[in-house]
Amino acid sequence: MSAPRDSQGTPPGTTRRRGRPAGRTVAAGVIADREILLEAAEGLIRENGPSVSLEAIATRAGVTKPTLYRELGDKDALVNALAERLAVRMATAVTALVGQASVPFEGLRNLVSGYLDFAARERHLYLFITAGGARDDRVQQALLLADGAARQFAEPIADYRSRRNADASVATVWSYGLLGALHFVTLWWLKDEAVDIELVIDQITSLLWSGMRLED
Amino acid sequence: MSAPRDSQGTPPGTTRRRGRPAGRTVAAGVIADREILLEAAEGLIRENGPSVSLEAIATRAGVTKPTLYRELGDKDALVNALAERLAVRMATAVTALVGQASVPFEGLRNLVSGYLDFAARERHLYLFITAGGARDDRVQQALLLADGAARQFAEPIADYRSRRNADASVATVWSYGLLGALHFVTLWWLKDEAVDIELVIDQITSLLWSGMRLED
DNA sequence: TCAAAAATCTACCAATGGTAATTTAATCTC
DNA sequence: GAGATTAAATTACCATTGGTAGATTTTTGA
Repeated sequence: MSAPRDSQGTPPGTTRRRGRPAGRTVAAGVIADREILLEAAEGLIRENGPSVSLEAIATRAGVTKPTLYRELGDKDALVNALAERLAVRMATAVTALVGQASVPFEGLRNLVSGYLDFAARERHLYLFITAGGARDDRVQQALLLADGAARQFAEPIADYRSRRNADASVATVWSYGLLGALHFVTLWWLKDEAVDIELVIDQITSLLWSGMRLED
Repeated sequence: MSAPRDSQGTPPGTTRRRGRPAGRTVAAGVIADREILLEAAEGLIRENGPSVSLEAIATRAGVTKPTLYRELGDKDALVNALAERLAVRMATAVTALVGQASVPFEGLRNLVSGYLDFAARERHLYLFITAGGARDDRVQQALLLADGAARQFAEPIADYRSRRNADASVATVWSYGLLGALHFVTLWWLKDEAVDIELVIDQITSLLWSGMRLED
């Protein structure tokens, strides 16, 4: 764990030399490093679970803590950055699925399915972001992923409703409700994955689409 | 912050004497102490917000950390104990409200309303339990309140449905979905309490009761 | 009276988030 | 090109906090 390296770039796993690194413009260098650090964080979380120290992340990126702080800010900022990345990837995956649907119900079902699948695939990362990282003010924490996603869901919901002359002001609250339901069911399901996922998807979709009401 | 006290009981705010305390049976004493510690924890959380150290709790109870550990176990155990207490109180309050309803819809609405009210009244404690305490394995954490509550909701839901010849196997998943929706909406609303609470209650109740579907 | 047991406290450890001071190397200026 | 300046990164540290080992005090029981 030593070996001085060439000045260009910073291959993860190696140690940096001490002084100012050679030839790189200010802006470009920062962006690259940021990416490397986030990648290191993701890797560690994937491998070792959602509890990870900043020291470990820095080491994996071939850097020390203060450097990490310069690039990313404090731990909250790191969690934020990771959440944003994951939200984008999640949104991309889920949106594609929703787009394939021909009727709204199918769209909702694909959304539910995509959410669960994604969370299962990125299990540790998902847990880190929704329940793992920062030390204080966990309110913000719990809603990190949700805030972004809720904004994204609110629009289609409002659309769907106003196109049918229904009250569209429910969109925000419904978005949070939708995400909360998905999140808790996801957590519960991830705990042991004992229940058939297709069944879970059907059941939660049914709740969200038709509600609990029974005609009688 | 000193003053030796009588050996019976342990009034919060005072310091304990050092040796084996006089005349109390093993079990009874432990239970009383446990109560005092939990009360101290609750008090601190109410006053100073959801981030609280074990040291502070012990001090407030007139005790030191090792004693706290002997009585309660580690921090996870403390959070668990607090969650259980809160869950009971919450369940009592909410159940009473639900019982007042004459039709299922009203029952659900009262449930939603009671949940939000309670969370608002016990704001810090609610946050501590759902998002605040332990340092690792936050999955368990996030579902702490939910696990208990979900079990409680699953039964009435299953009842309601089997009495009407509907599939009752959805009860578990629906319970978590219901709680997740409530939780996220609660967090979102607690953030600034900017929106009229009655409106929020109506909207989330509507989602859970009737779903997103629109007839057309 | 004295040994054993119970309960507590003091004093410590390890991990971790975060920062101040220092060192190294590149660049800028004359 | 030589010295001042500045960017970058490291080392070495601090404070908090969860958790524990061992000394200390008091009661109990023989």
